[in-house]
Amino acid sequence: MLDKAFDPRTAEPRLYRAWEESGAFAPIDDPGAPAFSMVIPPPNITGALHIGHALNATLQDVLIRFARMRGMTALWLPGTDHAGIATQMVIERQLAAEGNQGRRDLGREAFVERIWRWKGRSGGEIENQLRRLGASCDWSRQRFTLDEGLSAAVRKVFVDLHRQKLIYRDKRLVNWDPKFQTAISDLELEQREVDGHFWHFAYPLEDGTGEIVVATTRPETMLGDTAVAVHPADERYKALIGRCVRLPIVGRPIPIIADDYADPEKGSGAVKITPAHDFNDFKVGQRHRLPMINILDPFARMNEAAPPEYRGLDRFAARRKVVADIEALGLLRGVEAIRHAVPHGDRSGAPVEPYLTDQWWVDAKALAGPAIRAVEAGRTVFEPANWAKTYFEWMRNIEPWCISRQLWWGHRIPAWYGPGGHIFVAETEDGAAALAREHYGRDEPLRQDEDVLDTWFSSALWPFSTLGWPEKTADLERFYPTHTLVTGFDIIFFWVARMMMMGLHFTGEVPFRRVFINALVRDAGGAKMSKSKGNAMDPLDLIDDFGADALRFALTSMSGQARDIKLSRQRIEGYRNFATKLWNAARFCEMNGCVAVEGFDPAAATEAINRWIRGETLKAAGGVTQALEACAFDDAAGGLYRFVWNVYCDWYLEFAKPVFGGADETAKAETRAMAAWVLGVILKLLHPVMPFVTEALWRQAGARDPVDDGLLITASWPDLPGDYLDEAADGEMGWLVALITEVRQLRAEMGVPPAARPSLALVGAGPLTRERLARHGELIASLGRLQGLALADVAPAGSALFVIGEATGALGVAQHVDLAAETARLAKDIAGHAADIDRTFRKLGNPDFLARAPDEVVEENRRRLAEAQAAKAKLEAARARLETLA
RNA sequence: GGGCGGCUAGCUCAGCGGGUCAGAGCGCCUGGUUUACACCCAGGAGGUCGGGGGUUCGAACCCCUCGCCGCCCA
Repeated sequence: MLDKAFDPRTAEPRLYRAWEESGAFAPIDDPGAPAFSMVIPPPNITGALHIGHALNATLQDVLIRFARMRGMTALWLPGTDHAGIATQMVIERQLAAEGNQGRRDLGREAFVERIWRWKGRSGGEIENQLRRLGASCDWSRQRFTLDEGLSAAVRKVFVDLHRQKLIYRDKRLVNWDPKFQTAISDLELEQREVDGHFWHFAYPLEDGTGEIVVATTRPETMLGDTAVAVHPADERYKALIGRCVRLPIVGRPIPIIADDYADPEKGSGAVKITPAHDFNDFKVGQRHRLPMINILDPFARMNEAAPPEYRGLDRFAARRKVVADIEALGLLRGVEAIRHAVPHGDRSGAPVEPYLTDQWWVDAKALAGPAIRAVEAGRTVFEPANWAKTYFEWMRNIEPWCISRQLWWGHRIPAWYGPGGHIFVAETEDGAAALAREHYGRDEPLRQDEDVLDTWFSSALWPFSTLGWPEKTADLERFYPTHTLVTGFDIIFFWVARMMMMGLHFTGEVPFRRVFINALVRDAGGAKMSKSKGNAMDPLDLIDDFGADALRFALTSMSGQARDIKLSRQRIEGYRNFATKLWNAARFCEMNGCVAVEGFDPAAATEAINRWIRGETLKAAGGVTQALEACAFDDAAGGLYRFVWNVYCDWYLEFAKPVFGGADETAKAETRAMAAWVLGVILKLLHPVMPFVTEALWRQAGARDPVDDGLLITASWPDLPGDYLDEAADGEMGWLVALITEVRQLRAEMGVPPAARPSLALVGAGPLTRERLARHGELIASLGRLQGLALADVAPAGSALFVIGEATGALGVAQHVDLAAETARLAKDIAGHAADIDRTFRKLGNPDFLARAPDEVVEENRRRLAEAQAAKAKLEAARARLETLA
């Protein structure tokens, strides 16, 4: 006997262990089975499972379980990335907390070794948390971006791209994070609105004949100014072009140049140019061959290029001093308070500086072409399709990708420097030495590049490096390209785009055929969840409180086309209730001896309720299958919810009760078998979304299909024959439901006490209705709480009347009838029909409608009119009778 | 400034190849010890589908415009 309710806390770990031990997570060996593969978007090893991961992993798990049950050789490959900056941060924070020195004092080797130690102990905790969620990844194939195999792939890709001139070293401006002293990519910036100022400085003309005013939000950069630009067409300054101003504080003469970049509408129309510290100015500087004076050190302090009294000052201290000095010189022409966007490092939170350094770059533009065409041609499709626009937008305007990072944790760049600054790029040190020997004609000492690669560089290889590339492994052969990638929209640039570029370049194939972009989970008020706001929901807490199935169902049912999911505990609670409902349905089946019968053929059922539920089950299974194929997760979940609760529980099991309590043993046996069969199908259909409770019931309840005698996780997906549909049974059950609903509504409206058992008479029933009434008398009586069903020529006195098909129902409620209330009720019903008739009549009276609307629409309206008129006539007759009684 | 979304019952949302499409869940109200379930059952109230205009025989659904609200990229 099943317990009163499902207990997720005790059951989930047990069930997960059973799956894992059964080997079900690994793809099956059947060479004939079609492959379905996904790689997990690797969470970073410092991370803890947040609700976004929970959503992402749930959807992937739904897909992989679905594929597995359909007999595919299904692989969901898990793993983590090494998260260069984030991980170094963790360890550096530890060092600081222990009162130890920084990483530079510790030394590279010791520092990296310490990270590995940390990773061994507490890295990758997120993988265990995924298990709590029920994620059925193949843990035997788990990968980490710094694994030897993946690192070899990284080196090969770097060397190949370098040989193809798609990776190069260049001195350019980068986004410099002064806190971590490393370059970061554009994508790792976060624009933050901050309060700042526009300072207006006067730069005196060198010859003392006047001044030119420029404005800046970063006064300290003026120490590196090498020009002032004005628009060539700006009449105010035309005469000054080619002359010089003397840069205040510094004393350096700098030219006034003409460049379109200066906007005459903005401020004074003149703009200071600091090529080494501003991206726009850099371009101006290149056009005019201006000197590039770097005034900052890696910590964003003033360096020796600044005047002596500034050297060593932090950039913000320097900013204050510049303003003070300018003011003291009498050159401050104004200060405006403004609010403006300032780029910050997304990890460090520090304002980022444009900074001139030597870095390694990927020619992303060259790689983007094939990646764009692949999506244009539909070789990879986005779902929802609109996200392709975001992808195209970025890809078509892509900038060179800075891939070197001044960090220690990551893939060290496979480039070695020899005497004279020659660079040798090779997969190994020996390889580099060989190249050097060839170059110099003898062995020379080489020094490897100190930097590591951007974490996303290795992540970009993830779909194929995890499968063994560049080796031609069996996994690569079988599972690449992967089928679907599920990820968040914020990752399209970081990852999807780069995987597309690398995948196509190195394998000639797209890395995945479909990209499903999952929504962003927000709190119930619509705000983005974050730890700092304190509105984050911890998925593990939610699992503790409601069970993993409830959380999964909530996330699945909210995953439609929308970009946001507003998650509330209440919603999850609702799906916990759904799981309980399912549990109780199974319990009911168990109590009534519903056990799957070997060899039971639903097609052979004779009872109307059984022929009907068989068809409903077919429809539900078809709907869920279609929805899951199309990533219409919300449709799948919604369809299952309605089928289980509103069809199977609310009607079918209610219909079954009188059968189980009756004397017809044949009907009883058939209904028992059918109830068990449907439950079995339900468990299968529901399993991808609610794996735990369904697996538990599969084991314990009697619904387990004798053919699928193992675990539910590897049971076969229902593929039901179309002839399970039985239109006669559908019509009959539809009629029955309508009749019972009418009776219930009338009872409620008339205030018939629950215990009272009125009689029901049908007036004007045709042969089919008579037949149905005879067949389902007991059912109607039981579900309508009636006593005595009859056919009549006229409605008995004291009845409340309603229309059911061609017949009129007369509910014997004499003692409860309030004549006035009943008259009012009928009047309301009649008015409803009258309005409908009026609308339809007018429509049919419109010659344009008749001429232009399709025939079936016209026919539909005619039918509707006739039905409404008939119903109205019956109700009017009822009202007339009522009036004679009064 | 460019782009993408959204605005449908008190709340969260579905419906958008135009013709029973005005729906669901939650909340609310009224009943309820019906032999699975009160994490339940039965019934009910509640919306001129953001405003305006247009196309059409017919528009929540297509077009234009305005208004808010998000997000992304400059």
